[in-house]
Amino acid sequence: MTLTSSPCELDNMSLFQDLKLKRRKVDSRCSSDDSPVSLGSAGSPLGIQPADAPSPINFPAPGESMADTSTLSPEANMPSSPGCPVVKVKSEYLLGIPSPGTPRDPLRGTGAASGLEARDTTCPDRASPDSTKEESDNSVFDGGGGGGSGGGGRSETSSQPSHRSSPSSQYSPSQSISPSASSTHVSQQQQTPQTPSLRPRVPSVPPHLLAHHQFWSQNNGIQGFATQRLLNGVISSAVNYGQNVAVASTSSGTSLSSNTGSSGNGATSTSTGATSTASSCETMKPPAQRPAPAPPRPPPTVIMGEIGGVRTMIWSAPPLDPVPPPAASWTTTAAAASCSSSEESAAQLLLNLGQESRGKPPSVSYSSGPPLNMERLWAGDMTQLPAAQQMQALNLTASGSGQTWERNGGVIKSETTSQSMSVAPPAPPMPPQEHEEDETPMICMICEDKATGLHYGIITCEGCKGFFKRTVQNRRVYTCVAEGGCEITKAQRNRCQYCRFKKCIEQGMVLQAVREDRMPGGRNSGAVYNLYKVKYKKHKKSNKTSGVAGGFLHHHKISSGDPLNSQSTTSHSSHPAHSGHLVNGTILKTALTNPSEVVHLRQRLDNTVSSSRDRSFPFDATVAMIQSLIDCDEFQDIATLRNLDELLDHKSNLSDKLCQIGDSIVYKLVQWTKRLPFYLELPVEVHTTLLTHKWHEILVLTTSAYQAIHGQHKFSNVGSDVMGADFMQEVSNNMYTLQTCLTNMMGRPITMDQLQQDVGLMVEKITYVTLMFRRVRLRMEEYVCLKVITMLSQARGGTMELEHLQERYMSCLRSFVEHSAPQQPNRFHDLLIRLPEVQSAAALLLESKMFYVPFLLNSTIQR
DNA sequence: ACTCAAGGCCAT
DNA sequence: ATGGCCTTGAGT
Repeated sequence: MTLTSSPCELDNMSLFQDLKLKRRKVDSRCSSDDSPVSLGSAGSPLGIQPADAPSPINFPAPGESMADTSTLSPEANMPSSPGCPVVKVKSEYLLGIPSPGTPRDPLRGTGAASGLEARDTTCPDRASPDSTKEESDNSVFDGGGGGGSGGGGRSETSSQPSHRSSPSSQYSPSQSISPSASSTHVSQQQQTPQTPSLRPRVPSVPPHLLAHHQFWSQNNGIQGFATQRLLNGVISSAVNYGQNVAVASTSSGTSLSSNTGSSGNGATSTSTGATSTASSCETMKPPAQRPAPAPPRPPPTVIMGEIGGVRTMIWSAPPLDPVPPPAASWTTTAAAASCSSSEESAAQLLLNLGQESRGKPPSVSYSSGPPLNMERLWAGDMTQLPAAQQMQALNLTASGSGQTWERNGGVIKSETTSQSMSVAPPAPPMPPQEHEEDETPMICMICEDKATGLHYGIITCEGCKGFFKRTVQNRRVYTCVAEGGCEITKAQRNRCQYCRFKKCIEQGMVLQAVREDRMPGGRNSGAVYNLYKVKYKKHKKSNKTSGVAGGFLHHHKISSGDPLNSQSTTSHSSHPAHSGHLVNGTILKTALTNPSEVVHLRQRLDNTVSSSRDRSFPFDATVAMIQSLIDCDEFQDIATLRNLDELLDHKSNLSDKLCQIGDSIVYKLVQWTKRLPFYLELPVEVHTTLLTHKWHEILVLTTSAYQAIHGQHKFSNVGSDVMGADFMQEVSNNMYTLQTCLTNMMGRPITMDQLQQDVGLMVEKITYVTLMFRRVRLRMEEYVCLKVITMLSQARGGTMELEHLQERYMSCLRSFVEHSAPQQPNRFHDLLIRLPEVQSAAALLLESKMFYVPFLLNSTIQR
């Protein structure tokens, strides 16, 4: 299974005037993506892997005729959406289904021989901040198919069992249930002659399950390529465009409940209805324009003030009549976190939600954005400014201090003054590229005249520079005789001062860069430059080019270096007003879809002026947030299998059934993601990345928590030793349950020994996590918080947005725990320290690739 | 010494 | 009022 992701930001550039530069940029990006970095696991339903990477799956040998959907190129699947992440999934592999051609060496699939030797799969610090992205990705998602070797320093290159030195070694598989040394396992490995024709690394399809599945895999081959298409559709369409999952899945010729429509060779079909997402990418239409309000007013007075540590001019005006904030702040620049948008604009925004191709900047031209009230602007209403300036003006921490991305890994580590694009003004038009720097003049971002450099934060011509300076210095108030949508070009720039200045603001010119003391020369302070989207700094050293375009280039090169960071950074650039208009949009949508969350969102806005980092979390907001998480969780549905009886019917095709489970897992995860209260606050690429990296942990957390909360407490008493007799009994019980289920599913008996070798370790570990949760009496409220916290944990590539989100739910969990269990002062901590165990179990689940196991166990709870 | 982004000057 | 050119001066 592969997931190939193309940066959605490609499309971001389409809105800007310099098409030539845009194309150049796109080409550059595309070429860089020709060899995508392996980010995923062949065994992960959402794993990412180069399309041309050696198949980590030990499925058909070359020449064998297994229909492999890896032949479905992203382009084939996503012809109309080059910027949309494309997912290629082998769901049968995800479920640990063997295939024809799989060597039947019964000892092959286990442990190190499963191609997992190059990682410490259970390393609990896998997601630690210190671990590098590549290391993490390879170690977690590389199914052993050839990528990932020679990874980080932790990599094991021998064929030692992967769990030999891992924390999970205490659960090492053995012939008996009781944890014992893995020496037997190792010795078997060593004694077993390897099949000569085998690839050096083989997948970890458990050997005995291979044998068990032999009958049907021989007879039926691998089916479920409709599943493949479905997964493509679900993820690329559902995750990205959020709206048409059901449509996508049904149009793909499959349904979630049945794969019967799929033929064994269905993979040859590349026409997936689910992938036709282009229609979903249609851009939003802005609401009708309102004339710029320009009531006659007394002249404002000037206050010499300090904003963000920068002495600057603040204009104060006589009290204004309540002026409605800009209509639905859907544009990237009208980032006002205003909650009082009119119902009309709210409705418009709601209509646009879902239609919006998230990841792209709104296709609103500069000339058709919301009105700009210049009087309010001079009165200090910074909400009309791009988010970055607002944040800085409000002295918030999210301003581009350079910390954001510097902390996200090494990609931007040298950019000490890098502006966080997450709060940056609208994405600029593409600067000239490096190789054509000399012959390509810079173009003014306002009027497209020849630019002379970076002025007040963006690349402009002398005319627009002077215009902006005079306007700010003289606090001019313009009006537009039309509807505020005048086109600003070199020829027409003087026809409408209002629209010209509005475009200056929208493009990110920084008011604070106009000096109140009119001191010529020198440099502005760092605080002012932090407001720039272009770095003020030593970019000339790193590029042969000098000058501002080099700065632009450098910045964009930053985002293209690391796929993850690329997604994060540039996708943020396409969502420059995260903290503003998305909050706005989130509130508007939540008001109708998830009212309980509105309390929290309103609170967020109310907290805007003061730093919210260390703010105590009001309990009512906590309850509301948690309830919204519970509402979107659909615990039982996501943790169990609906049609267990059908699955246990051995008369139906096993591979079909397992593919159904795979479909269901992915589908439910995607749907859960889309229901999350903060779904709209993050670019879709970020959601995809999060899910890609965290799905297995989410699965373990979900299924274990379900067992802990709803399972029969036959053998485990709260407070008992989790590793004691109760644990062993619970493991034994689960193994027996699993044996029964698999026997029924396959229609032939499975010995406990075989099962033990296949899934013993994983079952033990998952049972351990379950008992752990049961022991602490995990509550639903805590579970949903832990789930989100888990999802938002990114070892690397995380953004400040993610960090803040996670902090939000950390605070939420802490608040809840403090109120609900005041007698347990350490409960919050006790809950969080369970997460490494979840990770450890998830790693084993990933290794086994038999993701249906915990679901089977959960589903039997009800029986 | 050089860069470059501020403000200033002044012809238009 | 505009905008091309000049001056300035902190940062490199």
